[in-house]
Amino acid sequence: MTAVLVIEDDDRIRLALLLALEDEGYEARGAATAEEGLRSQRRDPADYVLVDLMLPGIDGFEGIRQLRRDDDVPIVVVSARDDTHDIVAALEAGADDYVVKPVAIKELTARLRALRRRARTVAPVEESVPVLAFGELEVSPEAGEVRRSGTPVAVTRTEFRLLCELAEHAGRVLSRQQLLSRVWGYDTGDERLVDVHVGRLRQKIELDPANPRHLVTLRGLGYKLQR
Amino acid sequence: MTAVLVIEDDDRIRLALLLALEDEGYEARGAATAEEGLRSQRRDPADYVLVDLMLPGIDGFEGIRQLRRDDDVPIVVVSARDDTHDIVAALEAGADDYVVKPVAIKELTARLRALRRRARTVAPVEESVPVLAFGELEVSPEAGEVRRSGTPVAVTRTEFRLLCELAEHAGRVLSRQQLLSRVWGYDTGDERLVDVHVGRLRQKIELDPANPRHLVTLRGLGYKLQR
DNA sequence: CGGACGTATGACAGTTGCGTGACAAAAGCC
DNA sequence: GGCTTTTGTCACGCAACTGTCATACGTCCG
Repeated sequence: MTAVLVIEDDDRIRLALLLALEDEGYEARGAATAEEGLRSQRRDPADYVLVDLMLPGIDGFEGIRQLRRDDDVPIVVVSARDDTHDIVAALEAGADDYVVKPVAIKELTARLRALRRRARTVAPVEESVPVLAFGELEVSPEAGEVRRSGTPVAVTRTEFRLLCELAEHAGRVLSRQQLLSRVWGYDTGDERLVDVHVGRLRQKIELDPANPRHLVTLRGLGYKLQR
Repeated sequence: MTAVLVIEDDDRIRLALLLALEDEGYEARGAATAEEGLRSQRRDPADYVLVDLMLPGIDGFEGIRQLRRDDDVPIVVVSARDDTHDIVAALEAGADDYVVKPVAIKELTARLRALRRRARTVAPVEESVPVLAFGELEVSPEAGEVRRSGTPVAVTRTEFRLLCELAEHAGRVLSRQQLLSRVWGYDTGDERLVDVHVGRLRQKIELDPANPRHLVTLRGLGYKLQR
């Protein structure tokens, strides 16, 4: 699960953020001071850090700087202050984004997902499994994993094979026949089988399955996976 | 120099942004519509794109989506609308950041710098799909795609086959008989059928279908596709 | 000038292609 | 063995496409 660390001294706000993040399917951790947050992050790194600016002891700016010294984690400032100076200073200190309180949880998570698209490639130490990326979609044939905006998506074996086949020919049309032959090994068979599985796959990997962005139909030609 | 493309239909705002960006040492370019912006970006890619949401023709959301299909450039939405829905939708569409007008130029540039730190150094695996070009017209048989000035054009299967056939014999005349045989597999049949489909194709791919520049008729001979 | 021929275009109805939900067989999994 | 999950089949319905026709347009040539 994706973990988020919230560094915020106001207990009420911190708690509210933690609960909201958990509702959204994140593993949320809290810290009341920059020191505590830094320690937590060193001990057990989260995937994102949300940080307030006005903190007792080490303030947010300094906290960001120290965090950045040895961590590439995406940092989002969540502050009540809506001042250009603060925004610029926080971003210069190494923050990736800055939102003003009160913030809608949906906006916050959307910003986290947007950051993840960018942060993906900066995973240096992690196991080097080839990953095919299509916008917010990631397919790792080797690892047998599919992710949308970083969160794993459960697909069945057939769906996975189908997806890999399409991913490995990214941007190219594959006819139902080709898919039937490559995924199922059928030289002959009902092409509607492909439709059904594509439909099911769409339900899982597309944000709006009715308007597919990545797994698109080319009427009369076949299917194709695109960015 | 770092180039920024500003897609914004309000002349005053666009100009103000362009001037402010130039003051900050960027090379700034403007576009009044999404179509124009997409074209500009294809022709001569900028390092960042700023885009408004409310645009005539293709709106900002769709513009972002189309841009993202084949470009990894950092995109920042600059909109007057401060609504969670819009923010989430824009980020999901592929934008990297969202700021609300009016925006301080210092904040904007700070956000651009923050984005640059994250901007992908290595593009994700992406084999290029072969494309046949005829001026502003592009045909990609493998991808099942047709574009005019970079924007995708929806054509039907028969139209697509017809176009591919003509594209693969670029510059040479193909008689109605030849087309009938190669596209439809008819040894015999009504040659008017070809006319109709050529006509429909023209409506879609020619800027001025009445005066075709690429898909031309050679009276008494047949049709030909030229650049 | 006018007729003949070749081409363009709009309308229309039959057909096709595709998405979807339902369902039963098959395969895993306790 | 009983349960859940996955898989393949089917049928329905909508939307899009196709081919045909009638008509309009334009061009060539007598």
